[in-house]
Amino acid sequence: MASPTAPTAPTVEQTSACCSTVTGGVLEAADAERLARMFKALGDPTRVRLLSLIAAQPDREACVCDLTEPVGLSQPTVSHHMKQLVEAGLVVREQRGRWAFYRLVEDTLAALGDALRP
Amino acid sequence: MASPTAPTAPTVEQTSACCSTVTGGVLEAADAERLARMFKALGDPTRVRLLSLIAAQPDREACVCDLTEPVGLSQPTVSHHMKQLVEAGLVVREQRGRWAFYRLVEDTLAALGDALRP
DNA sequence: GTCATGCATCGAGCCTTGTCGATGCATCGA
DNA sequence: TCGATGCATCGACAAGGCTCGATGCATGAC
Repeated sequence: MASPTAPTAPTVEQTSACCSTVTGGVLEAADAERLARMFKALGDPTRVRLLSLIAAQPDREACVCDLTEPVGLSQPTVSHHMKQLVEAGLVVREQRGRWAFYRLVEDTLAALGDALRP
Repeated sequence: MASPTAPTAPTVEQTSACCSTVTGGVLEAADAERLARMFKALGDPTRVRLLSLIAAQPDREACVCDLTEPVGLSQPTVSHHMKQLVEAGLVVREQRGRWAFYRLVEDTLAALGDALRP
């Protein structure tokens, strides 16, 4: 059946995404690296737009074919950016038939936002 | 004259750091670029640590000489990273005598964090 | 079985970035 | 005035990132 669900567990350990903040004291090198890896994924305007495009879809998910035209880049380039976002743990990928659907990992995004708050 | 003030206006327009969020709808290209520029500054583990080191100082400000040894990099490299953070609007620089003091722009950091919340 | 479709990967080209030592420029103390 | 100090800038190098066209690999339609 074309069951459109299957939530697919997040692929990244979000062990302690809760407890280390940028402004709350000296960060261990490992924590700084973990945070920087996620921020770096957000450090490209195309990827920021891709996230906002996914969030704006009716079902809050999108396939690559939905994304190439809005950002005005080739399909391989969009695939490349989506891979970066998945590896950063900000997005999850789910294959359904011929299509690959991407969804935001809202908890990770929110935790990342919290890391910037006092 | 050794006037110890001259607060040095922030170099980045923070026009609407309040109203555009990543998950709240499709971002304009300009908004995506503005956000990405700040996130990119956070996309290096050294810079994340520098921010946390400044936040952990007694007066919440630090000179370069306070930062080189903790991060284990040369003084020119630390100066380079601090310049990136200033240009991103996440930090302000103030010259006092021979020393250059850096302070976090907590409002901008908080607004950036809010941009990741639903 | 055959063909079309959606996507990932590959290889290449070009530009950006992180790092360093050397140097220059103020400021302060003697 | 002279030397020392704190910092920024310069030039150079290696490494990494963004982009593309070409290609490969599944899946689904006929």
